[in-house]
Amino acid sequence: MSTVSSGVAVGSPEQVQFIVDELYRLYPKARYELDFTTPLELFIATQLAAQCTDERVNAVTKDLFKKYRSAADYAGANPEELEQDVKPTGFYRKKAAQLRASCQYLLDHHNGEVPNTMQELVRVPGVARKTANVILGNAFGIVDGFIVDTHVDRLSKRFGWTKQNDIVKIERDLMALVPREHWLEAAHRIIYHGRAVCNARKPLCGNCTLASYCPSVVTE
DNA sequence: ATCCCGAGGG
DNA sequence: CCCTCTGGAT
Repeated sequence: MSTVSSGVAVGSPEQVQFIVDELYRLYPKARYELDFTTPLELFIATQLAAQCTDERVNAVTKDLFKKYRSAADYAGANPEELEQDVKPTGFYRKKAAQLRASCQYLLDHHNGEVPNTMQELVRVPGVARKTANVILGNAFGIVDGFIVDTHVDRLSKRFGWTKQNDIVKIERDLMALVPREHWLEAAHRIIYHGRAVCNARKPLCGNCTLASYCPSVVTE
């Protein structure tokens, strides 16, 4: 069992608690940053978020949400037109097709509404656990799992909380390690810290207040 | 060149 | 497990 510089074991309740507490202290107001006002808007925004910054998604959805107001609007959209409407988020052909298919599924199975259970959400084409966790937690206030995006994936490995590459297994490790009442808020803060400090290319360990509890500190 | 709040298919 | 799908920022 490896330890961090402050002597605490990696993955121990003490290490996990310190990091979670510190993330709350650093980012008291952190929240999920995709703009939305309804479950359907979050359903759309989260699908567009793949390999794309939240700022870019918000820039696109600002106009998109005015133009398309219901699942039927997306399902019945002109394919090429919808492609152009979502183009700046990347993967635009795939994403446009996915928006149409997922909204058609909502029409066929849920009367055009976004369901509010994990079981139903992961059956929607284009929706897996990450997207489902975001919708459940942020649109419905239901916490059924741990959001694992690219940041949560990277930081979980750096904290020594998982060695898995399969995000379903990473999620399982996080759910076992982090108390359930922190799953949603910890994920928001891990994401925020992942962008602000513990970024993919050049993590700023020199001014990271988690460093003494992190087994992956790099100097310079 | 490398990365960004992924999912589905091989 | 790995790869692909894509544009924009750095």
